[in-house]
Amino acid sequence: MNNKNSYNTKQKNMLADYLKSVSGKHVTVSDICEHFKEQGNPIGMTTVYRHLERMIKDGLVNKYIIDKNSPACFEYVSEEAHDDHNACFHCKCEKCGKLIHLHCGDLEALQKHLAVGHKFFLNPFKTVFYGLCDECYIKKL
Amino acid sequence: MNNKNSYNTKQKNMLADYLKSVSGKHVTVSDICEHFKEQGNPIGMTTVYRHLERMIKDGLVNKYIIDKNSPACFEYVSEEAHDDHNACFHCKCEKCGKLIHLHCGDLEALQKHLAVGHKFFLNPFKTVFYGLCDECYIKKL
DNA sequence: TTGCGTGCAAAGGTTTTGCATGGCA
DNA sequence: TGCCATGCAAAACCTTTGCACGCAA
Repeated sequence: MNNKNSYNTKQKNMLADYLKSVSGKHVTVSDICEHFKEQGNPIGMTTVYRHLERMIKDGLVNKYIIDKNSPACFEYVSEEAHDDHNACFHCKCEKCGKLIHLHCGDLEALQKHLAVGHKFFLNPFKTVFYGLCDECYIKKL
Repeated sequence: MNNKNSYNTKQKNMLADYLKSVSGKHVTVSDICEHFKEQGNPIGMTTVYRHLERMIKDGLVNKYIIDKNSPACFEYVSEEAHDDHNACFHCKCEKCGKLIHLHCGDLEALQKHLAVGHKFFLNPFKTVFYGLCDECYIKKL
């Protein structure tokens, strides 16, 4: 489901294929560029940004902003994840920076509660839970 | 409850007073600098950043990153929100920017669930739920 | 007097924009 | 041929760092 005015180019297909191949992982723009450079098929950073922007608009890719001074992360939205029942939440450890993906039905209760009880419609793709992972939690004590 | 090695300076107090006076609102660093410039008591941007960084560490201020290309927002944490039994969660509308404060026992269940089920220890002061408020949700459709 | 605080200027890193060239249809 | 895509270089942006000077205790 592409935009009307769009051509099929080598870069566009390469990028889409790569993102699918690392589906479930978080990659940065420089990760992406690095990958293609190593492959011997470098893609300009600008091109990557512009394609990602489109794919975000089309709902094919999610963008996660963990921090202000680290690059944004991008993740391909798998087909299964497209229906709301598989929404993925993220937990970010404030100490070690570890990022935990949560595919957990229990969290849907939260979503429902917010919608029904507080008239707030949670966007799981933009929301990040901050806290401590177990390792850092133990160390802290 | 300040850090050990900290002095009381004019700028520090001015900043704290201002943040308290706009408690409940989100302000950016340039908002803050603008305010003091208009008052005839300009404060350096660097100083503001450095104080905010401390206050965040001390739990006096929350930092919200709405987007990559817009400045971070800061908000004073009210006294009542400080004790754990009144943990305050924030819902931020992505569209109109409205900030909703949640004092809700049900959300403590989420905290417990994350700790027990996923070994992740949520920091309610740093976590922001992003989504849409009811008004914007209706408009979107 | 000691050492933190201040703020200008410069650096740092990510993302966006301008523009000339290249490629799809 | 017409329009979009590409990617280099430069700009824009927020934030951090270096450093000399100022001020609290």
